[in-house]
Amino acid sequence: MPEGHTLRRLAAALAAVFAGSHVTVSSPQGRFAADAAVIDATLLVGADSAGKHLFVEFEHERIVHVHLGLIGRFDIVTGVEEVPAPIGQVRLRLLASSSTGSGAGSSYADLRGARQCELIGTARRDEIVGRLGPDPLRADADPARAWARISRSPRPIGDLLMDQQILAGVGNVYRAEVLFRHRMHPLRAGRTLRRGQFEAMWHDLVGLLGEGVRNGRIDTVRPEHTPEAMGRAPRTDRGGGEVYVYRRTGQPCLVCGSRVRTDVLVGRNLFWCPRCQPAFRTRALH
DNA sequence: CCTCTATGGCGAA
DNA sequence: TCGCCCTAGAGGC
Repeated sequence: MPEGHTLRRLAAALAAVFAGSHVTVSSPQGRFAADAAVIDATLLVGADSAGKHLFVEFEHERIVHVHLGLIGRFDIVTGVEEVPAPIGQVRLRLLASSSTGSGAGSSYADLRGARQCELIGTARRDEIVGRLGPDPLRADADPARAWARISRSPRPIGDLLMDQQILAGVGNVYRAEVLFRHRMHPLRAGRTLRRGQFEAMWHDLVGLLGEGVRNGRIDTVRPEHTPEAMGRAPRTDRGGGEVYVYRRTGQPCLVCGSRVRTDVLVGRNLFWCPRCQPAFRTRALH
């Protein structure tokens, strides 16, 4: 679930549902109980995201900083007559009850499995955001900052793309997919890229992440490679969109038919097509 | 029941 | 580089 698009979508949804309301804040699981008590029944002002960080802002500049980590979820349920008791390990619950009896119902959001959930102020928020590289989803992002780092680095581009201090919001799926779409081998050193290649990838990420925000899932295949266009079965992974190489080890590449390869880079699974993303530049064939 | 995996990231060594 | 944190779902026995 959680790459940058998930957090941006979540921020928008939380703001739409809760902003302007005095929200009941609780921690059924208990781990956030003391902080929850501080902001309970106060005004929720808004929500924003930066990279994979989520900031839910309450009045008096009190901010709940959430990082979902690998397995966290923040599920929003709107318009229910009865608010159910929490199921499982709910660390944070936001609840807005309708005051009128016009049938609008109540809405709540449950946070589970997050790596981080803490109450902070604006200074700390600025510090967290300040450490992040440009986020393709933010209009104020400056890709030149990322290029300055990448163009000087001997590290593999597949590593650099996942480094949140260099480029914020890209995770393992977008990394694999954007490299495929640009026919770039994941182990190629950052400093060997041409500026135009980076700019094309950045532009592509802006579009792909934006589509992820709209769709709530990661889709990266071009129209000619969709299941409908190719007459193949759609991907069945839970919540997964249509992708070229991510988690398709051993399966035929949608473009050339080669078997998709996998390896581990900096502790994360890497996926690529050996023919579409050659390790070394090959001369054009005559 | 158990084990494994996961779209993250941290700190210790 | 490794272990560890967080949780849930899938699959094996």
